[in-house]
Amino acid sequence: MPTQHSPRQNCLLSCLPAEDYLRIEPHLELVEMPLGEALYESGMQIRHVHFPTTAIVSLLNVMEDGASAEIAVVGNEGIVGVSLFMGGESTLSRAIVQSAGHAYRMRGQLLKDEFFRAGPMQHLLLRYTQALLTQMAQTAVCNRHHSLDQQLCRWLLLSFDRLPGTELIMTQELIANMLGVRREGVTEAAGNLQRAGLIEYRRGHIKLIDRRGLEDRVCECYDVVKREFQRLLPPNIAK
Amino acid sequence: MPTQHSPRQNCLLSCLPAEDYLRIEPHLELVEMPLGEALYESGMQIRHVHFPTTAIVSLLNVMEDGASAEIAVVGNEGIVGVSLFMGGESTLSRAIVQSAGHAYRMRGQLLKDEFFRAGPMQHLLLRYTQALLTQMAQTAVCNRHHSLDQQLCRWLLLSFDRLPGTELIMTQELIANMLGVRREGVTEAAGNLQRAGLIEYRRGHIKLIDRRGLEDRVCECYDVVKREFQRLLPPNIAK
DNA sequence: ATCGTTATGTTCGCTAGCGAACATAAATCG
DNA sequence: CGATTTATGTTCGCTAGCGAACATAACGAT
Repeated sequence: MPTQHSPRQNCLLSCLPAEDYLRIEPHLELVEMPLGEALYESGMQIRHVHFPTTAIVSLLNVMEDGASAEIAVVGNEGIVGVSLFMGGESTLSRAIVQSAGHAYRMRGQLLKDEFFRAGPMQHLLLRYTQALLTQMAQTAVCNRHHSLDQQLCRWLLLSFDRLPGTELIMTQELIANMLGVRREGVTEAAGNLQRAGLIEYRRGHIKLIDRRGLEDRVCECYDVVKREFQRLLPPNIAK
Repeated sequence: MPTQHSPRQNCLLSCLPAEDYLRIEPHLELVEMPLGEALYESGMQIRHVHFPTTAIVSLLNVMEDGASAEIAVVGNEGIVGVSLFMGGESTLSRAIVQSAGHAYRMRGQLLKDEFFRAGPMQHLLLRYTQALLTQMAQTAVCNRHHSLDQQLCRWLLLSFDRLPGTELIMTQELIANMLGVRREGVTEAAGNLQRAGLIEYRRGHIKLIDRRGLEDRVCECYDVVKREFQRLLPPNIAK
């Protein structure tokens, strides 16, 4: 796409006062994020952080036997690589591009320098990290108590919130990986939503038809997280 | 107990260089933490942070219908109230005393001041927060994929790691709340462990008999989190 | 010692989701 | 265009954990 790209499409970056933004802008590099690319693997040292603009990234925890579960989603409201400034330099989770698009990346060291200036960027990043914490906590409870149908609704809404359009490119197999369930389970749950006229899909393309319908069906977890993002982050299109 | 108390029993505090420690020491107030006390409820503004010494605190997410699940445990290796310096002033989770004991508390504002001095305390707190993130993420995956038996082992080991002795005062009902499962399920799982000679209990008292046995039975999640704590935090008895 | 309370043990039928095996259909590639 | 790959649909039996109802036993207060 020859569309106009700008770092300001990312909420965190767009929240920065001009002075701070201009200082880091020269160090932002536009990168393409193809579906399925791993920004980092478990335990790997993180060299860059990424500010998604149109891409969506999924944070997954993977276990020894290959079983996995998504613990959070990051779109243009956030940043991938918080463990860099938190001090760990690496995480045990895996960051996978869940929806192709673009992001701006920045060298880890530069972000750290910026963070330790203790200016607006630090405050933003800390607040964002807390929002991420909330998202993870709520995901954990949702995993425990809610039905696959509800979780799928939550997942779809989270994704569509972070997408420009109404079409998501994603196979059921991948969704199953993210949710940590069987592919067949997703087929069934998605079938339910399709029959109810809420979504429509063909082989790897999911189209949002009736957002209200999804919102009626989803568990409280979706709203809880959304409200907390709005509370913690400046009222851009946050999340 | 007329035992000698000292803030240095808390790992984070004991990691501080003398200079930083002495500055905050006068503001630390020893408090007793009775079983079941709520340090804060969902959404409440946090006035104090707590550095547990002998107490253990459980962070729970509670849902509208009352269902809940533990997302992390904090003992003398950590601090309760990270959202204070993260910028949110409140969390959606609930902090409950899971094992009675003591903690030192400090006024929120003072901790924030200390945090924003950008000294050793800030680094420690950030690294601890990342460890907490890891714990939450792993808990989420564990919830999804592991059996109740394994989760109970994990929970017991996490608790005993944070206790001075080998006896834990805790009913099965409470454990069920934490794990987000039925009480009957815990009865059964605990029965298995008892029959295998790993623990022993009578009405609200669980005694650790065979730690190795538990370690053999627990899922990987326990070790994963433990190692990450050791990596991130100075090698005190960390977790 | 006795009573009431509260923790634990046990049972029964039920359901969501699992694991495996397979059928079909849609895209892709030569 | 047909052939291969890959995504989706469907079935079957199975198991862990649920929800409810109840029995028993340990403790604590009087």
